[in-house]
Amino acid sequence: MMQWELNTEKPVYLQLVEQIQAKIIAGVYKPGDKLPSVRDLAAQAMVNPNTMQRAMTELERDGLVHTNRTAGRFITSDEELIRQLKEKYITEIVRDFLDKMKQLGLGRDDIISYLNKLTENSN
Amino acid sequence: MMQWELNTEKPVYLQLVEQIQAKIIAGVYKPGDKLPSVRDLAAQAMVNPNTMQRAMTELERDGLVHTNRTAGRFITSDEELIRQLKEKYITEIVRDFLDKMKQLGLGRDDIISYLNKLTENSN
DNA sequence: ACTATTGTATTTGTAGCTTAATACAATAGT
DNA sequence: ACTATTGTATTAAGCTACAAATACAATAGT
Repeated sequence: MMQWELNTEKPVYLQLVEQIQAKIIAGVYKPGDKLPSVRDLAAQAMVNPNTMQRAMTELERDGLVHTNRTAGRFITSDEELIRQLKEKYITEIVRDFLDKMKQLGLGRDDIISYLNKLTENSN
Repeated sequence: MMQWELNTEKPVYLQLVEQIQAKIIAGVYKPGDKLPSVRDLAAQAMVNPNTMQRAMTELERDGLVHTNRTAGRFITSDEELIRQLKEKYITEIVRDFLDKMKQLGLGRDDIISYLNKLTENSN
């Protein structure tokens, strides 16, 4: 059972994709794991089955999940692929972050400083 | 003259808001500066005047710019307000970043590691 | 006073997303 | 072989946000 966090700032199907991707990268969904059916997932997320289906199509396009017709859907067993995705995804997030900070005129030291300040009471 | 970077991943007017905000925060646009007219700005950004107008409306809602009917628009002279915005905006960006990394199962050390890796050849 | 320039308001078009309702297709499990 | 369960495809409809086109309003500058 997975908890879903959906807002209105972005298309729902994209949020679904991102959250599943994150679970795969973080190892919550492990290689080879079976996913619930589209209908079940949709019901959990309180979303139309078509929307969930669309998210699945995206994930399949990237090879992260595959389907055995009526047997259901599974997380890929290709751990190398997952590793690559992880690297790519993280790099993208960090790059975006650094770009934004740079745009605000902040340099490396400023960034470290803010990170320290905001991670004091977490982790 | 300002260079604009627009993509299709987000509403254009929001991108405009963010980029102008960034310029204000970074001090490129200074307190009291006069802005070009909506039409000129729109032309520069190759955007419909209404879209630029909408961005301006947002900025005004936050008090970052104000307008003197036909005299034009000006950046606020309230430096304290700008400072506050800067703090709030940066905090938001850093928080979002940290949340994303956490969702991927990465801790503080991982984050530092990635930052070091990706800032080696910049700055 | 005129007028060009400014901001503003209103209306219309449009594209993408979401939901919905069904129908079809394949096969695992019995 | 049957059948329930799975994924998939199709069509339609409505909604919302955004963008575009146009007209209006105010006034600074002359």
